[in-house]
Amino acid sequence: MQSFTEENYLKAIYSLSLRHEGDVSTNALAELTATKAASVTDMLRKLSDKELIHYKKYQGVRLTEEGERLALQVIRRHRLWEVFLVEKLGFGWDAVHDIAEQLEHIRSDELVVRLDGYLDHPQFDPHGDPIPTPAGKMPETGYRKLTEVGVGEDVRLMAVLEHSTEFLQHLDRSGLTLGCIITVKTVNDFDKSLLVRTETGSTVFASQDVAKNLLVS
Amino acid sequence: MQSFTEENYLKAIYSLSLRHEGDVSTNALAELTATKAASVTDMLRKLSDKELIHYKKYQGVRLTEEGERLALQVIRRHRLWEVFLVEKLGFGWDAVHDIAEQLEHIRSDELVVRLDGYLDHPQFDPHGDPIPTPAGKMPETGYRKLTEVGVGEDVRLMAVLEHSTEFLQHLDRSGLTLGCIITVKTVNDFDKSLLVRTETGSTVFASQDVAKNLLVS
DNA sequence: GGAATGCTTTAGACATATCTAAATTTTCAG
DNA sequence: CTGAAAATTTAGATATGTCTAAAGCATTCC
Repeated sequence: MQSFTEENYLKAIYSLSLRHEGDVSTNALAELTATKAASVTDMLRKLSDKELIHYKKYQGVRLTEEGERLALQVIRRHRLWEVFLVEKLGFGWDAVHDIAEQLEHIRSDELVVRLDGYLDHPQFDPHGDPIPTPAGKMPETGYRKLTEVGVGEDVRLMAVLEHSTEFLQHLDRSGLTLGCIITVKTVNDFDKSLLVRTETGSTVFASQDVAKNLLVS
Repeated sequence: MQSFTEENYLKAIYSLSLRHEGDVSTNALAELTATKAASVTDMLRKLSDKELIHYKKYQGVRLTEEGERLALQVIRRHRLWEVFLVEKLGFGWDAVHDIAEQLEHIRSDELVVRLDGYLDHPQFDPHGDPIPTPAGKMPETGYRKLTEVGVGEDVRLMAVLEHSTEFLQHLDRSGLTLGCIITVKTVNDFDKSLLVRTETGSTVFASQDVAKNLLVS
């Protein structure tokens, strides 16, 4: 049985190991968990003792099979609760992250099974992220970042990588909603910012910072 | 902002102060929270510093107005979640206590407001307990214990004081459901056990231990 | 290839919440 | 009204998770 804190570290390690190849560094974890490197080292020793991570001093860290299974369980709970908050309670997609961050730690297998059924076994959360299977596998999506799309291509906005209220409200204001079709009109060579045409015909400016957080297919 | 533990102590103090007149003792709290008296003393000092309780060494403890408001807020959350678990997720009333015990600590005012609306502003939880108002007042019910009912009286089962799985499953097996009408047929002078007739015509034995946990009107 | 730089770990503290054992206060019974 | 029993508090530890400061590796840049 893991503490809230241990679960959060497992999630953080999982999330960082997706972003870059190779093992996850102590400093990267410290930044993501908003703690200091020394605290991370303490926790890594502890998770290593429990065989949830592969860890060699100074060499970075990687989840074991069991560690990944647990991380995906937490992510599954998080995303199911986000669906509940949006679909059933009517929260905006920009307001659910922090609450789900708490709900994901509620301990009850039966609860997760029933919640999943109540929500009709959703495959994606309100941000378009796939919901890990009960067995602890992350579904593949094959989405690309909007930054990788060429001028003239028509694509569909499928998911967002950033879940902060500020970012999501910015998208709302721009008229960029999940599922909408967008066409890349121009790419600015200097700052890699984009102009895209939305379904409604309006033209929207997207800085590289915005575009790299938009996943399309 | 209170920790989970502080919230649990406030709830425990509230609950004990209902059971007996006068201030709550350190030992009673130690028993209810399944800790040792010494740990309770530490926490009482802390809650006293925050002015959530009136506390004088060796003299027992009582909630301040603010302390009671917070305790009722926690109880409100607990009972709303219990309604959710039974009404929406289909849990049995015998299986929701421990999960609600965790959910009650989720911090989000907006969440409680929306959950309350989603559940249609319920007045009672699945065990018949009244749900405190958003303002932090506990509704009066005027229920009596079944042990106080005289032979021959017809009463309606309104609530239970004990929420353990074992107790509630025992009631299920006896055919005693909330809302059912029961008639007290006999009271045993020696052990204060009862025989009651239910709506369905069957006769049910209830020990004093059971009867004192049944509230009727 | 060796020092400067930047990560990472160790060492030593602190806060929370718990415990046991000992000391203290209150209560109550004779 | 006093002494023993019961209740409570204090003292000193433990475990978790955090911090700062200092020391130990690793990389890389001449």
